[in-house]
Amino acid sequence: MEQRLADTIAQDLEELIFDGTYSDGDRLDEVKLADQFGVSRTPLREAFQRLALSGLVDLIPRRGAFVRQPGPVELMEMFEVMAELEAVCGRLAALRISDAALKELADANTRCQMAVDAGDPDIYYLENERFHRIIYNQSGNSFLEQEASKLHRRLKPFRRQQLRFRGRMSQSMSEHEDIVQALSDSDPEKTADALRSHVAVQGEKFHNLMSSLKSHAQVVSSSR
Amino acid sequence: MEQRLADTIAQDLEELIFDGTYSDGDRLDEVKLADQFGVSRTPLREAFQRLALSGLVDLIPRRGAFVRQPGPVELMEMFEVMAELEAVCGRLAALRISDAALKELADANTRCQMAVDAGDPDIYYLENERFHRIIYNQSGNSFLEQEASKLHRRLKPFRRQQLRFRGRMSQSMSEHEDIVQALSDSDPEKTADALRSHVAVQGEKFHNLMSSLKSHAQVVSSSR
DNA sequence: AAGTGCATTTTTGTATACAAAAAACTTGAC
DNA sequence: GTCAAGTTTTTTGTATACAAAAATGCACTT
Repeated sequence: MEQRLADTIAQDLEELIFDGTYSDGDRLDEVKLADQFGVSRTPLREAFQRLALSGLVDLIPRRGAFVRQPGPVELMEMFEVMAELEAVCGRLAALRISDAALKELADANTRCQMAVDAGDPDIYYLENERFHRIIYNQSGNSFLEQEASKLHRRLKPFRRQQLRFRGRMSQSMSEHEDIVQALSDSDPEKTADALRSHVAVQGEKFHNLMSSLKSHAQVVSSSR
Repeated sequence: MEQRLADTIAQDLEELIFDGTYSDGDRLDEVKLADQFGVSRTPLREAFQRLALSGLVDLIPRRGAFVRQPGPVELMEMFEVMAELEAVCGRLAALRISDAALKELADANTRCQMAVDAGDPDIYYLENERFHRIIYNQSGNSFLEQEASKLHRRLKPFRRQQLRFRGRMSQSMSEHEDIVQALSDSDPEKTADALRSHVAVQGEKFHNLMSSLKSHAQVVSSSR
């Protein structure tokens, strides 16, 4: 029973922030949360440190912990970086990818296609994630893989939104095909460009969605 | 008087790890360090959380905190990512940079030149850092700026090593000139390429240094 | 002598206690 | 009624206390 509470609490808090239970600017009350989780303040404060460094929380000395959801501008910036990181992964992977991994990509894609046919965004999302992770991995640079995964995870709730656009799933599919083609051609620049625009489009779609809504908290909360 | 000890401790510990007081695999003894810093274990443990997330420390449940210096392979990976991040900064900055910033770059460069003439690596290092930070900033993407700065900071102790190579300072200088030229030409790709190779060279130099110190460790493309 | 099982010691993780700072509230002057 | 100074209440930051897990040591068996 006795295992790291601080760890699980950090994850739980992350969830609570992602799913919109806490929105931008909210203060995280130590005693209230400690009560809620049934623990003392100590593990909570350790969890806060983690959240602070991953950017989900602002830790203001002698003030407390405040959740910090990225605004529209920062989100666009993050998508831009994600696009570039994926492009780099692709450029490196084009020269380093194994035949086995290429086959895995193709498999993930056929499962994506099945999800498109079935009109199931959840399965599509799952397979899409696998697709991208394979490319991160095949960059042959595990530090890059980690960084890309980290940002990918952070953008997860927002990335997901754009699948709601009519036709986006099938468009995304054909982009995937292009990427696989470029990879099997071992063409670094073509792969990089394909991935960059594939991700950049997601950012743009999201931006469209944002500007059509008032509060992005709604967007986040509906992604659960 | 009473201000965040956890913060200062995290920084101090970082220093201690960077300057080699603690090396790879060493366990950080909570009570010993608490004694040493004259504080209790609580702020120390909070500091550990931070170090863990920035990758300097492995936090193994029920075991303790172990310092984790990147090995040669991981260092090369980090330099590769740094090179790509700087390239992205440059590509964006080429289109977005202000005249004022261009002038600042030129100024930093002349101060670099003065440092080269004086044979002062410390001043060179300082101005070089300023030079790069300006480019991060002029990418116009503050998230990217942050990420680049973070990695730059983490590579600091290793980056510095390569200035020891004979002639590296002046070579670095002329690369800086090329970068400024590409930026003032507003040429994204040329800027990106110039920055990428500028940083990649640092990684290679460092690699040379490593393999001349230790028994030649071959860097393989696919790890694990 | 090596290995195993148990008791002891260390060390980690969490709870609680306490001190200092910030926020909230009260009271009084204008 | 508003503002300000002082007082109370909350809340953060740190220290200490305690419980559980891991590490260590030691006797005992083979």
